[in-house]
Amino acid sequence: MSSTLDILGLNELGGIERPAVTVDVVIFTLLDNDLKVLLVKRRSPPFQAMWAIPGGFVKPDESLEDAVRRELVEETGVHDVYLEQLYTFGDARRDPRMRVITVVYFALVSVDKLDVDFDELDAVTWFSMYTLPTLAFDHEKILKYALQRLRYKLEYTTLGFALLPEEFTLTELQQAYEMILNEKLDKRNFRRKILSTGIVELTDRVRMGDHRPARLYRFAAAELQLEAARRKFP
Amino acid sequence: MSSTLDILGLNELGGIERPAVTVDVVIFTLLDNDLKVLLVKRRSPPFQAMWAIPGGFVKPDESLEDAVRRELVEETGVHDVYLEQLYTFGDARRDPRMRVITVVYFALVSVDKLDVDFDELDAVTWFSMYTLPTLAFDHEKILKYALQRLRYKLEYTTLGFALLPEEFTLTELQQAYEMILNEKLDKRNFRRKILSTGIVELTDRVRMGDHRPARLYRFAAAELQLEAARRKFP
DNA sequence: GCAAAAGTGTTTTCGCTACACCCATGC
DNA sequence: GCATGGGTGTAGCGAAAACACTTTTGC
Repeated sequence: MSSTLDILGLNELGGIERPAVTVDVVIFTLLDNDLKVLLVKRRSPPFQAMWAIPGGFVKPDESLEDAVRRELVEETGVHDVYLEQLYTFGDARRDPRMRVITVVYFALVSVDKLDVDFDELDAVTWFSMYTLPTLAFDHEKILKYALQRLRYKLEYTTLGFALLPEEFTLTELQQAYEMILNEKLDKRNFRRKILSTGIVELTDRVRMGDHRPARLYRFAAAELQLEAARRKFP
Repeated sequence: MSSTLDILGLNELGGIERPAVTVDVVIFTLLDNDLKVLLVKRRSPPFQAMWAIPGGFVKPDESLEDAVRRELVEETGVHDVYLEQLYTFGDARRDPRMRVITVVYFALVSVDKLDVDFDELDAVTWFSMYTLPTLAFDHEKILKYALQRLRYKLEYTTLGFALLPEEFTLTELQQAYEMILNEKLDKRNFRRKILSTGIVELTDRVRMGDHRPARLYRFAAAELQLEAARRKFP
């Protein structure tokens, strides 16, 4: 078997001792005034009955991102999401059974696109990022890293809009930022900054509540802006 | 064979159709007043005799980063480098022979740590990032992405110091930034900004040249600062 | 009419940018 | 003494932060 690989010049690719490769996906949404992440309960060992990030193996003919989108549809029924590669975790002993390298993505979905309503009996649930259960494998480390990346990119891109419904009030937008950054923001400064960028546009609709109605805005840019921050150095 | 995997509960890991996994590393250095990247000439098909980013397979018991450090020592003899995971490329047809997923890192080495001196006959050479040869596989895409990330992180971290020798003049530091960003910077503003951060400290040595001697500085922080940029949004 | 959330401006501070000349040395 | 790179300060502008009151609705 090894000699066949040698003849084909394939041994440089790792020969016969290949690690398994999976894709996992950290799915964020905003729900009940909180930043939530979707977790699934493991049905088999190791870490049986513990919560984990959804994931699965990559099929021979699909790209990594195709594999993640397939997983997303299976878990949430959602097609249209923001997706970004997060990191590849490959420590030799992260799975006790065997060598597994996992390419982790994170996804941002808005709650109005979720048609599925999980109940408590399901093995799939939204957890608050701020009150996580004990997690299988190295998934706690992965979630911490995902939150860090989300906060980080929120600061210099318009990626936060991917978590919001099509129409939203400025207060809802501010609350979204506050939930993710886990800090309070100044209302006037927030509104001035958002409006001065022209990133949102006013609709002619309002949201009625118990008090004064709030004007609804929509995201104005055709594409999410993922440009670089102004530089600090030098 | 498949049934054995089923019994062990391993089919969720991808069963028997595993892709090959390699690590590649984009090695940057500053040399001859230019930003250089280390490339190796391929000895076998496909893309025989074309230049490529160095890389190799991951051994069963080593982490991804360990594999990269091993490659780095093999190619450059350098142990002490800044290393960062760049991206994982996994399109189904990026290698014409078979499915190969590659985890790409980038490394920053300072020229004073390189003891190897390649000559033109060698199959390993430093190329200017601004005059690259035709590259094997999707390696041109990988290098472009690596340069983007390097520039990007240069702007809000102190990672640039990893490319410099222990002692350097402020002009050398500025030239390093200019080489990487490929733009001219204002001397007074550059020096004020660098000095105001306290990130460098004056030594009592000078570099003698043809003209007025230049004071030598050293990097003051114990660790590279890789913190976030001040936020643009919101 | 009152409770509650929506909406709105000004002032101060700080960092960024643009810009030109003297200094120390080798030859 | 002159050519060359080393080294320094200031003024103007724009973004960020701090901060409190009026408006509109439901009840």
